[in-house]
Amino acid sequence: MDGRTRRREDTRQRLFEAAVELIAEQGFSATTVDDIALRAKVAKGTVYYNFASKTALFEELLRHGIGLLTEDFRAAVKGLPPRDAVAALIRAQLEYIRRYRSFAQLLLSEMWRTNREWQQTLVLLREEAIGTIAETVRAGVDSGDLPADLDVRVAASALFGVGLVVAVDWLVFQPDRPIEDVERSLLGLVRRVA
Amino acid sequence: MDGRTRRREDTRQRLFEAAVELIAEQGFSATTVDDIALRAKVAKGTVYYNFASKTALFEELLRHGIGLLTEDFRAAVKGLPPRDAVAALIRAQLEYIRRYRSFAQLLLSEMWRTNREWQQTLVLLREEAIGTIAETVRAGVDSGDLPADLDVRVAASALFGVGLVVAVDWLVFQPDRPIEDVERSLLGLVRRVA
Amino acid sequence: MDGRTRRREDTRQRLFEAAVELIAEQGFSATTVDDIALRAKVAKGTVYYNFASKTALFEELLRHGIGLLTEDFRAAVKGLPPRDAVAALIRAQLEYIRRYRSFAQLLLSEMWRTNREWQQTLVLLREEAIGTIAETVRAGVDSGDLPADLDVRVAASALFGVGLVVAVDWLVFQPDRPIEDVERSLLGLVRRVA
Amino acid sequence: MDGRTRRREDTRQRLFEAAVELIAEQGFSATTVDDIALRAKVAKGTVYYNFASKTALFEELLRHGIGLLTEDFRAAVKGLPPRDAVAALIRAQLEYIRRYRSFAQLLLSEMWRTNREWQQTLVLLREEAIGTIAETVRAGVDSGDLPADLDVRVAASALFGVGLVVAVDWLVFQPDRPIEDVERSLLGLVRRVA
DNA sequence: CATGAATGAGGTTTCATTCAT
DNA sequence: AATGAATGAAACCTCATTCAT
Repeated sequence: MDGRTRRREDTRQRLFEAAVELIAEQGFSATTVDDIALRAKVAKGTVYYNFASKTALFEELLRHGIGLLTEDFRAAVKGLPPRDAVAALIRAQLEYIRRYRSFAQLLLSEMWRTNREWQQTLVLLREEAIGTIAETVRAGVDSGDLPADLDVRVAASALFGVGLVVAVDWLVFQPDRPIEDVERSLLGLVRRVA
Repeated sequence: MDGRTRRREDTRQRLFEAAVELIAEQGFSATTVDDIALRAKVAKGTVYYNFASKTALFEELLRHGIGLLTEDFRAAVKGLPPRDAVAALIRAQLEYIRRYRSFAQLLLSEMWRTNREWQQTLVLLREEAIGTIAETVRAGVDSGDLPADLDVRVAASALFGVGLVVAVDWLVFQPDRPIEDVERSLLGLVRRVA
Repeated sequence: MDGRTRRREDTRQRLFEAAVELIAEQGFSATTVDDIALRAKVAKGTVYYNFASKTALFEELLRHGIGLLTEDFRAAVKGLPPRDAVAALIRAQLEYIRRYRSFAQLLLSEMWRTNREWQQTLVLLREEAIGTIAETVRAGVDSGDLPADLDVRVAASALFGVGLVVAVDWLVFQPDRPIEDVERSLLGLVRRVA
Repeated sequence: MDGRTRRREDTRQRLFEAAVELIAEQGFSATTVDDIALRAKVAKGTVYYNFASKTALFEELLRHGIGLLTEDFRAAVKGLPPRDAVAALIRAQLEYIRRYRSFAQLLLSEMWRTNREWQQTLVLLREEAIGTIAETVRAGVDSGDLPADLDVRVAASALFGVGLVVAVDWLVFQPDRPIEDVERSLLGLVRRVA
């Protein structure tokens, strides 16, 4: 990676961070390219030098963010027996949300909308993340650790949604509460599944 | 109520309905006043004759919608013993979300944002709705029906959030699944509380 | 004049007064029909019941106001010898401006504009008022009381303009100064003519 | 000043010129941003790229225009004895009004309004311009060239107002009359002061 | 690789006018 | 004789995008 490429990567990273924070706070439409450039401390033209459009920036952002989450999920369950694996997923999700708080907030706001440009992208990415959870749940059902009548996909999306909303609620409205607390509540909540 | 007042009320109602659907689908900023007027079948000027601004329309919408929800909560728990009361709240929330699907979707998208104009309004309204749940939970703790170490406000906001996300997920991604199913899942999920 | 007619006249008078004040303060374009109705304490529709349009209301206003001024001018000079007549005109103008302060302010703001709808009306009305002054000045020149080389129309419009600007400046910026003072200054100023 | 800055300055200057002419003819409210952009031969967005709002453009215009006038006043009286100084001020004002006819017309229309957004700005700027005249008049009183009982501020604002109204009346209604003529009339009018 | 002035389509808002009551 | 809800043209303003530097 030469000097130019490094500089460029750095600029792109700064733009991602600026965009994710602003969109989490205000939403995609309410966030302007001017805002993003200002917070990233670059000129407006630089945004367009690095991304084809505001929407493209956002889509790359989504892909990037959910990619990281999926990786974390994969890493968390590797080699664990089913029951432990579900608990590990919850811990991983919480860790992730704490680390990328803005991205989580943004997901919570965008994930259940309909009729948006990037809807299709989002559904696909959702499948990817929830799919990882579903695999783990299915393994649990197959091994008899989880009830045989459990609807795997339903359970997986419920797990994902509940984790997201409880964790974001925690970060937004009760940021002083220790994460272990939240983890305990969540594990308690999903006992039937986990 | 004379003819004029009735006509005006009717117009406002139509505007509420149009706005709630569009904002649920696309978000506040992406929804234009033109869209709203078109769907409500009134002229654009009529929106401004009835509401001071797009934001004011939205704030009144929030107040109206959450007001209804709070009323439903109050009616649902009236006279019930604690354990039944929590289950009744969940049923009421589901009923409400099914009936006002768009409003619920909109709440899910806006409730955990920060830095929006109506943020303050929303926090207050949230307090109102969650406060109603909290009263019921507290009664359960006091009567010994619920664990003594339960953090009442935390439990209340978790209940609210979980119900919202599970129900909206159901309506958006698995609309064919019967509501009883969803209710059973939810009651299962929150067994520790309910 | 029956009851209905009286009521109607009263409404029109109230609308004139409201309009003149608002237009003096803010100008014609910046004054809305809503403003006028509000200050006159009638409904908006009533403005249109009494006047064909906002512009028509304003034109009638101009005609009415300048008509009164011209009458005052005529009455003031009646039977006076030239030198006294000019002084009487100045006094009459000051009296008028004090009495109809808003109308004077409005005239000062509109009289030297170009390119407005009512421009033609205004030029005509201006001719009428300045014409009265001109007659008096001409009589003074003819009788030898005023210099023979005086350009009558120029002197007349200068007299009118100077009176207007000095008197309005007085009312707006030094309302506590007694009118006799202003009159003395004005007579001093225009000594060469008067 | 680099190329970009120059281009921007040029655009701002063109906008000032377009705005001043249109507002002089029609008034602030009746002049649209579209008109201004059209006359300045830029896109509408460019107006907003260079000025925060239509009002802000107008306020900067006022500041700019009255700044120039005040400079001219200062330059005109420099080093002159009191009597000559007052005559020089009148000449300077006439020169200025002839050169910036539209701005003068605009001032005449706006200066004696009340209740407009930029009222406060205008009062301050008026103070600045009239203050310069007042200094000269005071010097004349102190040196005994002007009557000891003259109210300095009153005389200064009368001088300013009279000059403005006579000169604008000249430009609007008798543009063919030579300026020397007007200057002579004005000096005649204000003989008591000058 | 980056910049920032300029653009114009499209958004929000205002307001003179109409009309059913 | 008066009202006020509704209208839509036209105003102000925003903002994603382009492009010359």
